[in-house]
Amino acid sequence: MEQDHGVQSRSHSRPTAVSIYDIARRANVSPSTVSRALENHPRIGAETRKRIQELAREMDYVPNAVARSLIANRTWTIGMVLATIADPFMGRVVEGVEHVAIEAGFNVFVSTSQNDPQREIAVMKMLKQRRVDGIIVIASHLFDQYPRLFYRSKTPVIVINEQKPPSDAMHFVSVDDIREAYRAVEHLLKLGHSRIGYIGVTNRPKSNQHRLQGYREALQAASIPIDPALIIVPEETQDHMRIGEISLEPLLTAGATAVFCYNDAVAIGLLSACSKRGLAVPEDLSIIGFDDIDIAAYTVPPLTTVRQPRFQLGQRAMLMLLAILDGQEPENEIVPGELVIRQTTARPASDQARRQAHIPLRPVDVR
Amino acid sequence: MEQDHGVQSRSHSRPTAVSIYDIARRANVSPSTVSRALENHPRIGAETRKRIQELAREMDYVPNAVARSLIANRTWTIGMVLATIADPFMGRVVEGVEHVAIEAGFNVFVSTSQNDPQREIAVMKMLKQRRVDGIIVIASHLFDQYPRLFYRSKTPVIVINEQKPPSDAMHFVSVDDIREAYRAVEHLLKLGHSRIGYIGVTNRPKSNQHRLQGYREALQAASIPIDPALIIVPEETQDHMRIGEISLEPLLTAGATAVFCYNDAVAIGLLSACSKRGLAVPEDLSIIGFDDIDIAAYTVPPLTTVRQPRFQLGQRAMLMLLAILDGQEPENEIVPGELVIRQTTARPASDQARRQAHIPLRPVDVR
DNA sequence: TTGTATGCGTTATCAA
DNA sequence: TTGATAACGCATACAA
Repeated sequence: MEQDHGVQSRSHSRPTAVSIYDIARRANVSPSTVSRALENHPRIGAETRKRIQELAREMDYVPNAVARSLIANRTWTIGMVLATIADPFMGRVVEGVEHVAIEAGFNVFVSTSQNDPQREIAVMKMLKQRRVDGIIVIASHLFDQYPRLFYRSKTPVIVINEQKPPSDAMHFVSVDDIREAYRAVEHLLKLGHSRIGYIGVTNRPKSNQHRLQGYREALQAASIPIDPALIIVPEETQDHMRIGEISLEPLLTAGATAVFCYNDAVAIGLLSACSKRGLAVPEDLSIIGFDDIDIAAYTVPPLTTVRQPRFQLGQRAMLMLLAILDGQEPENEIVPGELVIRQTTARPASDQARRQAHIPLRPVDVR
Repeated sequence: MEQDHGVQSRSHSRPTAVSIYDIARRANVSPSTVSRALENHPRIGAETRKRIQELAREMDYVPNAVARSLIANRTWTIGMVLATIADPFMGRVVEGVEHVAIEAGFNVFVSTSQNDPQREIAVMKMLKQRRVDGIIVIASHLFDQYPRLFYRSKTPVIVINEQKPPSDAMHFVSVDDIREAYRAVEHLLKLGHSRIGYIGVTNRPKSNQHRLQGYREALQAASIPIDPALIIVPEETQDHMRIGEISLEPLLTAGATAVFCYNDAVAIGLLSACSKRGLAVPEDLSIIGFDDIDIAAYTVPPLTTVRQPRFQLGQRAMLMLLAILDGQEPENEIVPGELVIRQTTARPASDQARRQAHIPLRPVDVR
């Protein structure tokens, strides 16, 4: 039977690759023999196996994963859905996923929603059509609707950095935003700050809520009242660095001596604004970020922040997915963050003056 | 015919989704009728079409792209191969590719080589098995071997930021590294610098060579001899920011008053080192980067750099690929960069002193 | 040990 | 307008 298929899509038909039929014809054996020879099936003659394997190499045979997927009802493919990938936090998470995936013979579709729900729906639809074996989601906007979207397909979904998935059928691996935020603010409290600001973002509603909550709980534990003037969540832009930049003035007006930023990008914007205004960090203002992106160690001055194990988050998510595909029922995971103290945080100036005058610090109760 | 397939892979078999057979049975029509109804084929009754489309929605039918790919000999899938994706430059390029891809109904496999040739080979092999319709490559290490690897498969390959692909069969879209580097150094020359350093990297050999060449040409055009002591390419680390950091001392020793950095990451590392050493930028040292990553506008001080249109590079690459798949023969593209002058470059200190003393500047011929 | 037949889900061709 | 059939490339149950 010649390969002269009549299929001719409207554009040019792509060249057909070598198949086991081609090899079978050249070797004067049946296709099934070739199939067995190539995958080291036990029921095959040692000589024929060797002969066919060499022939396959000569003919530059590459097995067709599409055909295999059709039979196996699996694609060895997963989809990642993210808001953006230009974010340095995301990139590293993707690498973690991809690293484990390749080892296991999986490839990863990476798709961004660009914060556009319509686009995310389109992406999800495509992934379903492609029959991906699983999906990993970060920072989704219509994530609450996933149970409905996946009600029938039963495609496993792993969510990164969401602590309350909308359905038991969804698994997660996450940093505990509330707890880590608490620790960040606690660090500022221990340094003696009491006028502590928070800069948040609107395009990551869930984690922003959690980090804000951690901020609140830490202040409450220290018996410091929450001052709404110290909580800035600008709505006019999505750009995190810009958000940090424009938040400086209102924070100064509110009398902040330290600021907990939603993430490092916000902190970098704030740092930049301080420099332009002639404010010294940490002398005039202490700043703490979140994520510990690579650049955080190289800002001026180097940024104090809460490290998220980004690569590991991706790794764990993919491992969890593999476990599910293997029929196991993995536990959800909370991976610990780490406070990385660099040089953007210090005792407040008033406090430093007091110390130099040998006035004892009023103890702050941080529980 | 029941869906009771005997296929049972060693792990649990995944649930089988609704097929056109299932719909056909429920609608008492043939599968081909269903197929036609769902894709709005002309030869179909208006009522049956509507009836079947509604039924399909009810039954939550999702067309199987795997089966389609098998028959069409196309996958509507492309592969991207990059050294890393955590690099903020890469992330934006990927977004550009992915943006165009989704619009055209394509999905994108993103794979990283992590600078490991073995891994890159494994990745390429997987992409070939999956029958991707095309491949986009950035910063590959075994890229010179692509013609051999793709000799038979004829899979189109688009290369980003390589100006001399090893084969006519490969297309490229690129920034002109030599020219843009020339302009960066020219900017420093015009400011009056003559002791200009270069900091390069080893894990991007090609573009590093080109940017270095642009540096050399600019100096030569200004009749300034090349001083090897001013060219630093550290080999002990792959980390670009760290490279910038450790290059400061040798450059000062060599008497540099300005530095052209391989990219913004290197510049950020250098900026950090200057700050730690108490050097003022740009007063004591002028610094210029390459890429214009998002953070460049928020460094302290904001970084002068050469912008690469990152998103556009990705867009153009994917559009070029679509053109090829459509049977066209697109031209290779050189996209222009843009000098973005911020605040890390200024006249050299000695020159500033001279100006304050009203001593006229010796004109520098930068052609 | 090897060959034959069948099915995976879809589309295209040809017949009714 | 609709139905039957073949084909895409591979893997497997069964027959030889």
